[in-house]
Amino acid sequence: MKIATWNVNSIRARQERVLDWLRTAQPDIVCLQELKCTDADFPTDAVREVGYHAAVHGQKTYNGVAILAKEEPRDVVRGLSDGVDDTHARLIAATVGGIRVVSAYAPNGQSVDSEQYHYKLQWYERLRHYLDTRHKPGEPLVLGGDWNVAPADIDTYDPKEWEGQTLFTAKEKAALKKVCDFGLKDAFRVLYPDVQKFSWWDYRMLAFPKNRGLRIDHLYVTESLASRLVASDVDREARKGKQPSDHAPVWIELRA
Amino acid sequence: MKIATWNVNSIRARQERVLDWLRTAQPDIVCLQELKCTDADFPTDAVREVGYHAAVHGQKTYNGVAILAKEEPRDVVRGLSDGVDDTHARLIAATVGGIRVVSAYAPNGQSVDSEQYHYKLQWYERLRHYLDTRHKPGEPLVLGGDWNVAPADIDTYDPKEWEGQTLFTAKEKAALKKVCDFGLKDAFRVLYPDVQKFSWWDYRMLAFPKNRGLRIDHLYVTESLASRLVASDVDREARKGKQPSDHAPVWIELRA
DNA sequence: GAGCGGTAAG
DNA sequence: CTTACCGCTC
Repeated sequence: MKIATWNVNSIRARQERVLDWLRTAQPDIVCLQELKCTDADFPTDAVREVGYHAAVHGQKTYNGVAILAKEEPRDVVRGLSDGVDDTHARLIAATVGGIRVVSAYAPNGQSVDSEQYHYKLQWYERLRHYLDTRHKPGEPLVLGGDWNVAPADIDTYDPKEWEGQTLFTAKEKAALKKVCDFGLKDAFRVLYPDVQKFSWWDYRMLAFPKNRGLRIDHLYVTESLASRLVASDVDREARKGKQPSDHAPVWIELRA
Repeated sequence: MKIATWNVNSIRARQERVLDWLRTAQPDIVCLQELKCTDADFPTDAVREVGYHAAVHGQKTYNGVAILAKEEPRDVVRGLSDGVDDTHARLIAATVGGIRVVSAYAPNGQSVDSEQYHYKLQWYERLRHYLDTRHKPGEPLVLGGDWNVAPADIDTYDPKEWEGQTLFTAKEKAALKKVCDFGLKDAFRVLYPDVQKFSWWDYRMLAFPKNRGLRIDHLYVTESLASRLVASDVDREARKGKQPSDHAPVWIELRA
């Protein structure tokens, strides 16, 4: 069982690249983020043609998340559904093959102490509440997403340079940790405690050729899935070439 | 001697297509229109690499004309230079191989009786004045351009549908004829009085697949060049495929 | 339908 | 750097 997450930065601008990747990588389940399109504009038919069902929570211009799967996703829930007045399409959940799957796009947070930064910290609190009220740590649960937080020094190309910057502040790391404290483990880090791999590189300043990236895309799993982990990697190739997303896909492999 | 004209509808959006066409069509001289870029943004180096010198009269966003040639264009003149306060970059002239070459982009005219329509008719009058004051009908002179006028019924896919529409009104045809009365002949029409070929097809309504086009791109020549005409055609292939210009290149061949 | 430009966002 | 939107032109 292969489960992946990928911030595609516009599914319309990236359609052929995503389809190519699905054809070759053949994940069973994929969490997508930053679709930047409405449900109506999501390329459902094209995705179907390469063998995937799609559960989509779209939004015009910004955000937008989806779960693609070879099996049909069941019991689809869109958003945090906590009564907060919030138009951001940042979360979708569905059940696939007995696993509850969440695709999440955490707020970027813009700059420290901005309105958006505050919203980001709040969003993490709301996500923890979402888990507390709907799930148990004993369930088979996976959250794939762009978390917009690099959890540790090893997850940045230069922790000194990132110190105090958005994506790497103590408050953001603590907010993410609180979500993990529900009973989730960072699958890549469980398997490879000392390996440095990045999942995102800024479009600017030749960040990708210089490998000046961050690991901000993670798959979080509960214990019943963590015990089945056999591999995890970043598909760095998908960041190469013309018109790439600024993120690469990240995947995990679970034993039966 | 092969001379061509092509409204490229943004040289930056069309750069590779234009270079490919230069490599295969191998014209000696090319008049380009609708560069939609400043002189600084024109891809002079890339054009040089495929064997062409460039004389450019650029403008930001709108208009912009150029003359490309295997030989270096001499005595370049930009604009109508008639003292009228006019920022539109719609004309450039240069001498190549003993021939005076003009690349022209006539105003579109928007809708009949609009300010733009009036400007179009004025522009044609100014062009006639330009010829009268700078040239003699006996000289070897060629004007290649997007004239935004279909001269006759045969130059539209449906004269009934176009009757009274901009690009096909009596006033526009008369304005163009007055320019021709200087001593110019429509090279394609001289060679093929009864052949219907179009050079422009609207991007909308599947106009190209249905061949619902107009012939609004012409090469006008004085008698000394008309007597040397051996062939003329529209490179319809260049209108096909992804991200084409809405115009196809038109060319003439002169015997030595 | 497709181009640009300015703005907003990452 | 790259995408998306809007308003404008062709």
